[in-house]
Amino acid sequence: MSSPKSETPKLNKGQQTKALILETALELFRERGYEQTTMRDIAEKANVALGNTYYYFRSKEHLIQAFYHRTQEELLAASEPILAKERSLKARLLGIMRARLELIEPYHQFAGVLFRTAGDPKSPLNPFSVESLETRKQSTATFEQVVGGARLRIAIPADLYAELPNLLWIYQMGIILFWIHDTSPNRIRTHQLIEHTVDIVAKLITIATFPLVRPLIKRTLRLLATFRQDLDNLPAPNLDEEIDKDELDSGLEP
Amino acid sequence: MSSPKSETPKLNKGQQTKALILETALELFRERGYEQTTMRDIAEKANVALGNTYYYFRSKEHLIQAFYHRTQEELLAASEPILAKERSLKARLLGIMRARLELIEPYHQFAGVLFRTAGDPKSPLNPFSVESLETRKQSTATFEQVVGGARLRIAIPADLYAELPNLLWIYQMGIILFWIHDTSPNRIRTHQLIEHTVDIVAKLITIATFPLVRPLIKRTLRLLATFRQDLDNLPAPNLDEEIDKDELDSGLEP
DNA sequence: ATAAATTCTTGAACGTGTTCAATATTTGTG
DNA sequence: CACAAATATTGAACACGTTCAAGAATTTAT
Repeated sequence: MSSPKSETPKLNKGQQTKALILETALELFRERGYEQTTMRDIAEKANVALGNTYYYFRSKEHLIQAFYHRTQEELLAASEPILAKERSLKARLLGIMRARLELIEPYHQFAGVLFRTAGDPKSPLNPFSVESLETRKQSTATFEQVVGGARLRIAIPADLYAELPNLLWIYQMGIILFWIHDTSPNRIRTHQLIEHTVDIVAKLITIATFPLVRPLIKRTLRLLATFRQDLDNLPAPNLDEEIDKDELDSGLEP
Repeated sequence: MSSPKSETPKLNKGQQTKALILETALELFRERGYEQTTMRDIAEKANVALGNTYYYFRSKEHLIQAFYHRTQEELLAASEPILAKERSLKARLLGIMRARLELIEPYHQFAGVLFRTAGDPKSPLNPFSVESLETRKQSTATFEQVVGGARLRIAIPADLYAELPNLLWIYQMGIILFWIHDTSPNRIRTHQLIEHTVDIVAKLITIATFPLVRPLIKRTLRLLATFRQDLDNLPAPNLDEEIDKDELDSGLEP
């Protein structure tokens, strides 16, 4: 029985089996969908015992997590040339979003499973969970590079700069959620959406620096920073002491 | 065997059984949680056969859907006095959001299951699905009342007015997602978040009418309207003909 | 080279969501 | 009221995710 990962030496037997199970699973998920692929299918095709799959992967859903990790690493690699080449914030963000879509496209049939745990506070797979913090940080780090390495005509205030990676991460999650539902040829709708929203996001960043709206933005960013600390597993400060509601934005009552 | 819904006459046998199963399920979900409650538990406690539960509810998850429907109806009832009393947009929205939180509070332990299908385009339970359109419309109708019945100092442009109910619906979904993760006493964190974000939302509405940002807002709203038609199961217009990217917001490059 | 320790593999069994043919009960009609 | 049609109920069985004790294989230590 030849090893399917013969181009990657130094794997012991267990690591080889783990990779085989994962490759087999992803292949079957791609072909048939997540629900239609059973663990028995995977074990059979990989020529291992059913229980063996659970030695390496805690659950069927953990197999999906592995796919996400993989695309995360691939995005890191793919983002280097983009960020080296592009200068404007818009082009950088657009490049990254397009790369993201390309990398996840083969998994369209089952990528939605990623969202299954979003409503389960106890699941380690939950994108908002502490356990997912590492992965989330990798993602936001890329967005920090998008912004930090851009040649700008405006100065982004420090408080906005601090929150942008996370805001862009949420933006990305929204786009992925849309993409999951997108059945148009070549995901044309999602690409169109990105074209427009990247432009809008860039302009909103400019608007957020305007003096007229600055107090409200400051306040909003403070709020976001506070609640982000929940997400990043930091101690939560007392909200009411941190944010004063009746600041200089009181003339904006609708 | 006395009927548990004796105060609601005119139910035939089937309807009585359906109600009994649902009540039993929701009770057990509340006590033990969704995952820990099996369909066998429900059938046994309701004194019906296991297979009978499937005669009335297509799946375990459909039981959750019924809870959502119920809170939707309860919110309709609860929103009347609030909307009759409050005049300002802020107070109205705050009232509705608070009412929403109160109504769903008993179900905190299992409300997250609602989000499980958000990533499954094929699931009829998906909040974004065509099948959920009716429910969604009820929800957005409430938000339309929030805005439409408010006494305002500004004139909300028609395009913004048309999109606000859906935007507020998405806002609400975000708040509920946060609430699901909120373990603070009496959901104080979520209440604090609402206090602040309702105020911010109100002010953002004002800002959206400013001439300086108006072109960008118009464009964004057109984009939203286009993609909302996907959601509302309407024919999708050709995006590129509907929205001109290089309009009067071109001075906003960051 | 051999023994000990560790890791990997296995398949029977379990729990739980779901199905469905057979039967019982209810409803509607003359 | 009787009977036919429609609806409701049932429990055995199935499918599939998961578990785990026993045994095999691999790795490590001497």
